[in-house]
Amino acid sequence: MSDYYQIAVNFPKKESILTYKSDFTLLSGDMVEVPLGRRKSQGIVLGQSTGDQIGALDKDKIKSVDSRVKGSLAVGENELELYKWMSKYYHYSLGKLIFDCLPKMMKRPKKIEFNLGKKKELPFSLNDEQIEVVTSISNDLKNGFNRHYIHGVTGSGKSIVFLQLIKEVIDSGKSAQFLLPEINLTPQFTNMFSEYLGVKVYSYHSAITPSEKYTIWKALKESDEPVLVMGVRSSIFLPIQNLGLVIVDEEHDSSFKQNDRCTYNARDIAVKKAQINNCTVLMGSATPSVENFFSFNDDDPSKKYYQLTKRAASSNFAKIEIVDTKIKNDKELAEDIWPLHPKSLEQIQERLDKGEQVIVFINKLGYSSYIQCRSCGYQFVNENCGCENNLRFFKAKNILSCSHCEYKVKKPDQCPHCGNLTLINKGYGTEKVQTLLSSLFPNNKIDRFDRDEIKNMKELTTKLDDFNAGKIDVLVGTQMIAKGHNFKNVNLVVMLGIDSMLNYADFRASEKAYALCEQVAGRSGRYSDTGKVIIQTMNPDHPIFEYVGSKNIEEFYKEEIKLRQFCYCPPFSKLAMIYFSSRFRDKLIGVISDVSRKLQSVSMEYFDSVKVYGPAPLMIEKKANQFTWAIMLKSDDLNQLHNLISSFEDNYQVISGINVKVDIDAQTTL
DNA sequence: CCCCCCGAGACG
DNA sequence: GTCTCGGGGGGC
Repeated sequence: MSDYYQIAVNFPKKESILTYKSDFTLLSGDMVEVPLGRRKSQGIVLGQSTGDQIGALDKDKIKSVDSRVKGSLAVGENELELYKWMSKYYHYSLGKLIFDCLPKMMKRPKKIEFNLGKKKELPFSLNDEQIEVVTSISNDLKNGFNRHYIHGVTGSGKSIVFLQLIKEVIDSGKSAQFLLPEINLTPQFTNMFSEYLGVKVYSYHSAITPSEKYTIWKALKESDEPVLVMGVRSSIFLPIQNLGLVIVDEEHDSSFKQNDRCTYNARDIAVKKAQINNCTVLMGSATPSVENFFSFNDDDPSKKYYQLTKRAASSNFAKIEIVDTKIKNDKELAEDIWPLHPKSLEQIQERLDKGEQVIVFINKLGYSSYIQCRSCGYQFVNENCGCENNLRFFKAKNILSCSHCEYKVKKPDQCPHCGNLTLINKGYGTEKVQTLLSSLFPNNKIDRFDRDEIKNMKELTTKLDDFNAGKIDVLVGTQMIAKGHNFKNVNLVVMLGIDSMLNYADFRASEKAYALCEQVAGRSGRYSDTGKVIIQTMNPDHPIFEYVGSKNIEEFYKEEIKLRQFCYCPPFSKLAMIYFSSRFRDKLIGVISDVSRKLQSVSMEYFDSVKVYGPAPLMIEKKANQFTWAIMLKSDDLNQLHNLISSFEDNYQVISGINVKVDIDAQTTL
């Protein structure tokens, strides 16, 4: 007598749940090998089939499960519930989702070194603000699912609050999960946390091998001793037993969002995971996302919002100076120090004279944004993938490379169009500013901190150690330098290039620019009262500059929320995108226009809260020789939004050569 | 007349 | 995703 089972099979179609029979008993969560067409595939057992599910099928067609996968990790009940919720919410195949998230099975997995904590006593005491927050959250740790948010200015000691709470959770015999946006934050946190916790601290990020991932997965699965798991977005799927607390640090950061495959946001999954595991979730940021600021400042008593307004190690915040870089007369023209403004240069000099260190922030890599022939005006663009973007110039490597894809070429000595030898640099990046500063301050060590210069964890720690040890005087860097780091001797930060973010046509542009300014500013004057931040801009009157620098924090959010309400943007609506990609532009436009019209009429008739926008091409319409257009959907009724998308998926006839992708809570919009 | 390539559709 | 089937077009 064989039983029938519902199995989520690893294939991409949305309906990936198929019925199989089995002569041996299976439990939900088991990983099995099953026949699929004429080949084999793997699946996860969801449970026994109901009579209806079997009845709907021709019994002779139901195939038998081959075997249980040897050495496989069964998927636990809580994990399965999370995957099922994600599959529905993100409109993504359950089978493929699970196999995307699970580590690859290893026959002979490599052993890893566990970072066993030292359990030292905390050497610091908390201030009144911190104590209040810790007390309030710790009172809630035994109350099942609840949500907390710490909005703490940079340097206010959020990490110490996190550490204190993790310690309490671990002392109570449960485990904690700590999510953070990027790999470059991991070493300082792992070091700090493992000093003071007497348990295993696991670190899970993109630099660890599949074998190590498998080992961590297995270790967590097989043990219920308390641990701390720190990691990037994908670590949210680790099967932590006895979960007592989930922390999301830098909650606003967009790298929690996955943009390929299932478009989940680990920050939101963290909340769902805490709910399923009936535990506390704590989010923190110096610059909350507008969505969460809004969500946590309502009257729901199961959500609590705290502010940390005092800096732990200094009494003042860095002063912000907005430097207007528009040139009003020839006297102000200072081409030889471009893109630095004389005011910035003067203050860099002053700080270096005092023996202090300086950070210069620029959100662009390389030596110039593009190069152009002085004679015929020829510009080097990426013709390879068709995106037609200007190629950035990297002087030391003498290459031109595309910032949207892998494409790069050697820089020719003459214009390929007219043969002229004079190619001029336009725009700037970190390499240019480093070169400039090196020539202006020949007696100081000027170094660079960006993706171009730092390719692995070792280079990262070496450079940070060198900077902290005073071997570097000025560090020129990108976003990489703006997050989390705690520099003792930096009291001046100069910020260039914010203008390109302010002019960006996206409803989140202000929020992003504001957050970046705050993060960058937070590197200055952490241990001093003379901290200063210079922001060079051509738009000194832009409203965000009224709020940067820790005054009027709430005012920024209140203003921004008004605008969001006015334009029917999140948090006042839920937003989804449907992308269509193809090599054939005309065919693509035809298809997406039809779909858009249909969605328009279906929403009018059945889901009238959903607004349909587009179709329109993406900002970069062509990439890797594929054109992409999109339809945007907005609604204040989540169910209607989901139902409209489902009705589209049910009725859309697959057209070959056209790729369709749904993105719920998309970061980029039309 | 045959073969190859591409698009469509199934997969329990 | 992967595999198969079948129709249309091109080559012999």
